[in-house]
Amino acid sequence: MNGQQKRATISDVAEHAGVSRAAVSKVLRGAYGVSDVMKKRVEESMEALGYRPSALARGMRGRSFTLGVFVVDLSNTFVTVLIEGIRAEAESRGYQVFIGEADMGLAQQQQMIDAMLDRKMDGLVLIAPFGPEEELERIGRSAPTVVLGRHGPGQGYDTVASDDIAGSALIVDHLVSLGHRRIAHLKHVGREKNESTMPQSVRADGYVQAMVRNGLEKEVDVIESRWNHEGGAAAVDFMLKRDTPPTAVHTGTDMAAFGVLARFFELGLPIPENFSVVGYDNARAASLPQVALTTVDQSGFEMGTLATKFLVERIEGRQEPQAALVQPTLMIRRTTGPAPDAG
Amino acid sequence: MNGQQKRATISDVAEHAGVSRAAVSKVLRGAYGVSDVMKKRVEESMEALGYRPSALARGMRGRSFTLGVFVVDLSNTFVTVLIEGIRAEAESRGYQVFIGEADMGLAQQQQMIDAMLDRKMDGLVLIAPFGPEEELERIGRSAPTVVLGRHGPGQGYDTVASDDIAGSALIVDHLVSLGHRRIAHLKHVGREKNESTMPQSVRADGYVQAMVRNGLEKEVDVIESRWNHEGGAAAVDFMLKRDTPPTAVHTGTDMAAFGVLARFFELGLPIPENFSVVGYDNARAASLPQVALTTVDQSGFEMGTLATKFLVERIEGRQEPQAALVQPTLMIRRTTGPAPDAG
DNA sequence: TTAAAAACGTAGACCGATCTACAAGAAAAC
DNA sequence: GTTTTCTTGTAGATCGGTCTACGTTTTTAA
Repeated sequence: MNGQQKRATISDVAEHAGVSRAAVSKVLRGAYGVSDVMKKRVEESMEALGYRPSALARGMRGRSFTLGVFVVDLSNTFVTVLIEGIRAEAESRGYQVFIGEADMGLAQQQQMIDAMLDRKMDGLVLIAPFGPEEELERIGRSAPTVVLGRHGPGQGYDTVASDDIAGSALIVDHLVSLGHRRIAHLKHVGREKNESTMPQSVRADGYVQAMVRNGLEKEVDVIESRWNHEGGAAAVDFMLKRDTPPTAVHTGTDMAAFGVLARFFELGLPIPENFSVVGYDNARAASLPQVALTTVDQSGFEMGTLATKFLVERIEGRQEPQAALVQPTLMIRRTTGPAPDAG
Repeated sequence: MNGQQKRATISDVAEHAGVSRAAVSKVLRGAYGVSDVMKKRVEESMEALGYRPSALARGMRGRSFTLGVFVVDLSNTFVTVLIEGIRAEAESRGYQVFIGEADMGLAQQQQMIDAMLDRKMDGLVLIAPFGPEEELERIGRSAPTVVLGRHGPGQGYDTVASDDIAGSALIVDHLVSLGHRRIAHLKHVGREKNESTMPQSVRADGYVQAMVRNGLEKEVDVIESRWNHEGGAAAVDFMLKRDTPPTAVHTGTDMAAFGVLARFFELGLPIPENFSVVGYDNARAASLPQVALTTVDQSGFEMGTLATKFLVERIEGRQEPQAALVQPTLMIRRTTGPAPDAG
């Protein structure tokens, strides 16, 4: 009725090869109890009919060999690097990866994850999901789950995160070594409550710790913002309105850093002569020479592969939660320089 | 065995409500033949058990209410705009969207699309797929299909594309109006054969047409390249090696334009004073003020919604192929300026 | 040579829904 | 008061696989 031709099924193959459906299934799964002769015959029939097993039907009893990747914002190029890593590892293990996006808060996230579970995906990778830990635990109870970008350990799910404490320390130490003292930090505040395991919380904590360690507890300056272009731009106006504005900012994410840089550009204030800016994520655009953003690289590819390894282990039965912390590195480019008021 | 709790099934609901499975199914589908009393009772049971129907099982007979979006490169921020549009339209019609990526050529694309068909997705959106038209026809025979970014019309599938002829004309006319005559064009050449319906072919054709229309047929200069950062950078070296290098380039895509800009930056040659650069796609980074790339906007969101409309029509039975052409607009920013050798 | 073990193949239940047929009771038409 | 038509609900086949149980045959061990 739809102009589409119907696919060959396992029964068609069985009939064509003159064997039982169970036999074909065995060949398909590489199960025990198949002679070479029969195997060959069945495979020839599958070839002849252009047979492909229905993942749907397989999933009804066994595994679906599908992993779901949940993402909040695909336009953040850092997540596409994570996905590269996830895909590389998953495909080498025979899993298909499907990506689902939901950017409108907890309810939509819930719906997307339900949709993945409804399709019996074998495991889930959640990239920087919303919600409290109880929510993640609940998801972990429904399917093997790995959370990327939130600090662990979690109950009933694994976590892979960048060591955000160390990342913030790298940033602050770098700025201090350039003579900066009034170093601000942009902390993301979204619609949902900030959990202590979320990167924005940990990066802010790491920032405070590093400031204190450098004897700058009086200069601690956490500005509530949003981690996107507009948030970064708005923060600039907010900071420059001050009597003694900061001389540098740890923006928490590249997206906000781009907004900061854009606003300074519009204002005609060259960077880093007037101000130093550090991002976080090492997104694609950060390495454009016109941008040359100093930022923290999280080795996203490795985080992706590691998360997938954990996930497959979990699918295969591991229960104890794993919590990996990947060490970040500082990419010093050209948005940081000596403090303008050094002295 | 896996620490996961099992979900309630339709049988559980039926038992809990004291009715037959068929009755629950009817309520689920809103089918005819259900009394208000029973409907209420069943819905209460579903609520009480936290029941969610298995999309897998539903898909075995009826629709799966899932659309598959095939993408070659997620890190291209233009495709994420397309996806926004697709999702918005799909979700308003009750379809779930899953994204599959495959970046290693036709074979991997084939595998990804098969994986989608194996999961009985109701329809497919292919964003700038590889392969000859026969390949797309084959896919269209397996499931309702809409191709985004390739020019139509196609046999057995719909197409939605930007009017690349018009886009190239906008670019060339703009450059000519600035006094440029030696305008080069980067044409993408990949591993696979370039089909005439692919954007790289149409943009190149449009470029040639526009050059001829402007009386510049002798200046036509198509440089074979790759539409990514490295390709753009390499093209700069290639062009500057010439005795009389071009004064402007229509790079065909923003990704390549970024590479061109980066290379000029490295060489210390300011743009647009020395050279004019035009991209295509209006990717995110193009609007960063430090970049300010003059480019062509394809209204990706609208293309996405339109593609989804077509797809749903097709799922619901339409046979005649549709081919939509969306009009692009030129975004003039600061990488284009008067020709340096004007006169 | 015979018993035990391994190899091979099949039948049929099962996964969780949809969908067609049909039965029983209620309402409407004659 | 009977026949016809709706309405409401159920039984059971079906989708395309997996998986357990079991019957044959062949191989190995005793």
